[in-house]
Amino acid sequence: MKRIAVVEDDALVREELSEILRRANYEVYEICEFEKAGERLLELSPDLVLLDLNLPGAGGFEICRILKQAGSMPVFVLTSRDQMQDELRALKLGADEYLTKPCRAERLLARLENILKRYEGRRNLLEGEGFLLDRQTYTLYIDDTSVILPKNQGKLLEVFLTRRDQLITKEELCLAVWGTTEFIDENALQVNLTRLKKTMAVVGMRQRIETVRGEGYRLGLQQQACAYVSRPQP
Amino acid sequence: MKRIAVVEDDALVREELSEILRRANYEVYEICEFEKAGERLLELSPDLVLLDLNLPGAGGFEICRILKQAGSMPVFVLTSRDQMQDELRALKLGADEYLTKPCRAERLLARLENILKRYEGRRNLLEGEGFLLDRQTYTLYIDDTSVILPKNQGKLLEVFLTRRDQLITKEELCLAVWGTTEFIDENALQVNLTRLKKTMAVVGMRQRIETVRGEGYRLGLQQQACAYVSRPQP
DNA sequence: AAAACACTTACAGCTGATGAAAGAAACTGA
DNA sequence: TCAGTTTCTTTCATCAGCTGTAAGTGTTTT
Repeated sequence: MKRIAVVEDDALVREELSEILRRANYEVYEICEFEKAGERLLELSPDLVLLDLNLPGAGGFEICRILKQAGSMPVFVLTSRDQMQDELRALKLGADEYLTKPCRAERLLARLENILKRYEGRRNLLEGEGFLLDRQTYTLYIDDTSVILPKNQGKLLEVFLTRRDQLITKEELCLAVWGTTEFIDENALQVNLTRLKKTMAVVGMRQRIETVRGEGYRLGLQQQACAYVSRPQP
Repeated sequence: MKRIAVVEDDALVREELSEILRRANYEVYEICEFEKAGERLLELSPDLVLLDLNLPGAGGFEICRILKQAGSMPVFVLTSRDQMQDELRALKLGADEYLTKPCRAERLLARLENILKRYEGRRNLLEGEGFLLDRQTYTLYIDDTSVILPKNQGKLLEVFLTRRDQLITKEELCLAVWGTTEFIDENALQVNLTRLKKTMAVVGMRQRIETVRGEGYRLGLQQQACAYVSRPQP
């Protein structure tokens, strides 16, 4: 049974929505602490979030942003704000649907089901810039092609993706790949990093693994090559 | 550059849509033979289909059905029919979006982009009942888990999925797996079929491979076990 | 019961992932 | 510039898992 979280401040509307969803055989979670909604939702990890925009506190946009940045949980915006601006903003933030209240139950349910269907098998997909990575099989999707990464390369890429733009130490990488900090074989890690780099280049990823000498590694976007950089003379 | 096919009989509207899309940097294909639209679209295989419902001939619903049955090409319905019935029907058929004309260009483009984003990496995904199969890597998605099938098992399952409910001869299966009808090693095929069956059972697929003695094989849904079936006495 | 067909299991060969080792390259500070 | 340190590359043997072969078991048909 699919689990749906409802984020809506009007108690009456919330109740009505929950009722509709329950009748349609969904497991419903009502979120009322709007300040911490983002965290709570990430922790709860429902199959879909039904989100109002006019909320006390941070507001629906912020929640949407948080959810969409973190992963690929579908967000269904249902609001009374019918400004085109709001719709565009929500969609740009990655919302999967935007409907205005009042809304017939049939339409709501049909669109909801649609989105859930679209997300089938996506729960374990990590989003990168321009690609997707399956956390279980380490299948990498990029530009309409897919490649299976060897397990070690997959684990490394996974770490880099879940802690984007952060510096990651060798110890942490070893821990992620071999599950232990005890015997850190720097060389084995090194070889696997080299292999991952090569794979990334071959499949055409724009990201590169940057080395921070003495500290660790970081995943960053490839700088555009510049023809006017001065070079040391030979 | 993403390729979009526009299926719309009103030449004026068609031109306008095309213009909007071209400005947004899409490659646009206009489809005018509405009778053969289904085939044409499958052959063209654009990244998205923008579909009107009021078409001469078979009509938009039929085209939608054909596209959605064949694979996972996103279908964006844009129509002047604003009956709730139509919307529900289109969505049930698997349409990814349903908007009514007239529609502001910004909204159209925002929703369109949204869908394209959702379909990233999905182009090679074959839909089965309750699971998905990646044609390139033979990664199988089922119930929020994913498994990589060995190449031969993947090829076999692929054949069964692309010719659903049809009987498939051993020759055809051999052709699909080894690319030749010359040396049909019945035994090798047999072994691989056994392995696929086992995998399917292990991951919990509801489909089973049925044997048609002397003819070939067919993929069918597992019958629900019935407690009241009479059994031969021991 | 015999023949034809379908299925299962065990095993050996092969491919591709992995880590060890050795050495090259790059960076650092004097 | 140079020595010391760190990072990177390449090669190679090992190992796991996929594959086809072979032999034997089960099932259906006549």
